Amino acid sequence: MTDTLPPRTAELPAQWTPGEVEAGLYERWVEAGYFTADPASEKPPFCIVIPPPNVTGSLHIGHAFEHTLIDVLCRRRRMQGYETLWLPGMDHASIAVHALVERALAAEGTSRRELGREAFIERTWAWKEEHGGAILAQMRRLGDSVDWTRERFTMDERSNRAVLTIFKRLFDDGLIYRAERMVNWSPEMRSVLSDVEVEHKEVDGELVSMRYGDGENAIVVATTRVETMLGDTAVAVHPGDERYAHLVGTEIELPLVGRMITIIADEHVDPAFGTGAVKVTPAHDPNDFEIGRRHGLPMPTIMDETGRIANTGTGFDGMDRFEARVKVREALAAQGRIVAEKRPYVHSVGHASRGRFEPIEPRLSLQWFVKVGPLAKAAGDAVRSGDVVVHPKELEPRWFDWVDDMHDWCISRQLWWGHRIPVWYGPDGEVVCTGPGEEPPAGYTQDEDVLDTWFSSGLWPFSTLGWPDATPDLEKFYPTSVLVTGYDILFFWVARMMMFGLYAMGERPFDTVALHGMVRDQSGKKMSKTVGNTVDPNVWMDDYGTDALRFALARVANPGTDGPIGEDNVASARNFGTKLWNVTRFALSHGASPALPLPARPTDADAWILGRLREVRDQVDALLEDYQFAKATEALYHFTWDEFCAWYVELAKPQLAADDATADGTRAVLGHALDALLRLLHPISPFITEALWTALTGGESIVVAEWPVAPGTPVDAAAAARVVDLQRLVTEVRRFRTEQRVPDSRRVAARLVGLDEAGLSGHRAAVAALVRLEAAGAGFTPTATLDVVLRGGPVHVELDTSGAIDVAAEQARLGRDLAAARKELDQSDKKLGNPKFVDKAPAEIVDGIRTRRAAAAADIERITARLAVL
RNA sequence: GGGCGCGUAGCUCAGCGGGAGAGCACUCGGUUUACACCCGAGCGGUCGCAGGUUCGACCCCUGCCGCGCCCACCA
Repeated sequence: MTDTLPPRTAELPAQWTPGEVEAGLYERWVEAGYFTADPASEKPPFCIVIPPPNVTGSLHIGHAFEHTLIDVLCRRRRMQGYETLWLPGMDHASIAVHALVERALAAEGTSRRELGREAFIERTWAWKEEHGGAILAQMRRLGDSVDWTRERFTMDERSNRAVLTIFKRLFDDGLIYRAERMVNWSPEMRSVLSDVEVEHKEVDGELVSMRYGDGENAIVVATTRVETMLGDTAVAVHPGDERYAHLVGTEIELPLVGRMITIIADEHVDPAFGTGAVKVTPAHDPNDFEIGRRHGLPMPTIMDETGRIANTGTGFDGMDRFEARVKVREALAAQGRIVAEKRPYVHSVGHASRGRFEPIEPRLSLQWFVKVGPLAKAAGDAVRSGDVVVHPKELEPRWFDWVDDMHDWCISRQLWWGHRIPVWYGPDGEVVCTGPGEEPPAGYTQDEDVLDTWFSSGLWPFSTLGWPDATPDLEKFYPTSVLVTGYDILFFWVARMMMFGLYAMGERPFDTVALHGMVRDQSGKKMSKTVGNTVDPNVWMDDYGTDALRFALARVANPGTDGPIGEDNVASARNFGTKLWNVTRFALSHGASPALPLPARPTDADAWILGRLREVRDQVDALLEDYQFAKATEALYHFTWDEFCAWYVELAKPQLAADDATADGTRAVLGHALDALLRLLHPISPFITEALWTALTGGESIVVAEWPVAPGTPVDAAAAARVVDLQRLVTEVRRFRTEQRVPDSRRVAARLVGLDEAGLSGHRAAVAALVRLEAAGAGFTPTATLDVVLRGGPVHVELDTSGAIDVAAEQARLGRDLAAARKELDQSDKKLGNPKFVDKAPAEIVDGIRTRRAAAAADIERITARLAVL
């Protein structure tokens, strides 16, 4: 029959070499235009905006993880007939980039100040070219099905126009304002940071209690930041605190400085904490600032932008804040004013999360803010109304928690590179905001600060599509379909996009927010550079291939949950790829093809595997629709390995050796099943499936193949049940052989009694092949027997093991079986003996227990008899 | 202090009302014509603890113990 088969289009090498399979494939896909999205297409749109990775060196494992998930979604949708678009982008203006460039400069013995603005910007662009290019190359290597014709950067011209447009609108609507506020200051970056860029960490500090004033007016206050006492303008006590009632309104002298400060009463003070009295430094502590505002206190700033003490008129001026902390304490001690010191004192301190993790300094400063109230409310309502779905749902409270109580967003940064704030100041204090294309009046000077990088990133879902122009892309792809990102970025980025999307477009930026967890190391620990447990995905791609890396990552991706991954996972995924490769080689070498018609009268094995394939397809389909990557991947792994390879292929071997009709049917089933399986696996492991699928089908590319749909034929439950019985029988005989130490290679003469009655008449050859039995010839004398109870009935197996059997091993085996059967009988009896159970439990459950009881009883009888013979 | 979640086989994790599962690790056997990156068989768990609901609980409820993450202005 071989001559009627379609020609094979490719010879598969005997060995799967990921590097060779991947070589040039991605470029071919791009060239074929598979990834290019056409806004004029009639197909339904599916659009994903991708988080802009910082240009911080390389695409780390977290990016590889996220990109894999996004690409799985995109590739599946493309196969389903959607016009898909996923936009790549880069973020070049963040604090992190500045910090890195700054660090590189420091290594060269220079600094941003020495270099000057122009040279610094040039230097940063060079950084972008180098590292941005590297990251994009890695995205290609990962197989990201990106539309490269729309490659986007946050700093390109279109992005600039979008930023100017929205800034102007917000400004004109009164949603952007400039004010002197308490901000998070990074002395290292010499810039303000937004609240979310500050990470609070417990540190071992000190709590110093010191005495202000003398004699009857003395009052003791405690602080973890002694140096700030230089900027104190009051001491506060609780209004109801009788201990201090007589002091409220009086003045005492501030030690070291000599200034007179007032004792005030404020509700904020907790009378139960410490002495119940608090020093107030309005310009260097958020709470103190509020107290200062309530009481109209002076607010002297006593630190410069680099964190050095300044303008106190004391000898501490010029000292670094940490040095001053020690020196001020010593000076106070010399005056006998230190009452108590607690060290270490564990308390929470804010650190710059995107820079060098320096402690941030609360500082009073003039900055630009977005009035977030109406924007944040809309962002919350969008999720409340179900307009935008947060997945998994458990993370919704976090969203509301944040959005419903959001502080105004500080958007100005004292960096040199980024989108410049489009506000100009006139000679007489005029303030003008310019929109795109607008020129400021002559003689005006522009604000020096640049915008927070999340300001432009927040426009991503529509700026990348051409906004503010009404482009076809925008028309077709907005709102985007799903945002895939880590839960850690919810507040940074997702919140900004929601606010801006709803404000600028009047419509949600995406239908679904699918949140994934973080990749952890193989023992479940958080990856961190300082711990040194980070992994480079490139190394794993080198060693195991991209398909293996993607498969391993998808396999641990449970929604909103962190997944541990180690080299073992990737090796296991590589092994899976090898398995897939080899089984396809087997199929091809036996003439399997999906072009062959499925048999009109399939064998039990054929019907079973096609039925299982259909169930697995439905399952995988539903799981991916629900962003359950790990479960979908796991289902495919087990179906492929434990069912298709381990059972179907083994059953197919005797079928291929049978009559022509059976053999051809088997070739068709092998071909159809493998074809569908490869297509189901393609979104997860694109390269290997492409190589195997084109070899199997001769098709153009699996990238544009159809996602498998459920066939109309019903699942043959009876055939499936017979296969399950067959598996049981085979496993039992194998177990017996192993325990009797019959070498796997030796064929054993055997007689199977009851096979026909059990409904397995057609499977005699299959059983013989799978357990290496041969037909009992003349003079057959069984030396061992074995009973296996199947759903279809009992089967008695007689074997000639050519020698005495190992009675001890057989007794041990039967003993274990007997114990299991007795336990089963006991449990069943207990249940059935309970009238309430029989009464209240559903009939099918009770019937099930009855059947199990009967089976157990029969087992006990059989095993006991067998043991007696032994 | 508030929110979310987790404690299941040596390790990492699925399962979440009716017969305890997977991967890796481990033990034993294997040159069967796709595959040793493999095949076959096996060992291994009072499902954190204590109550409750139920005919029935790893699964639902309550409390406790241990752990993680996020948020919050504790000097």
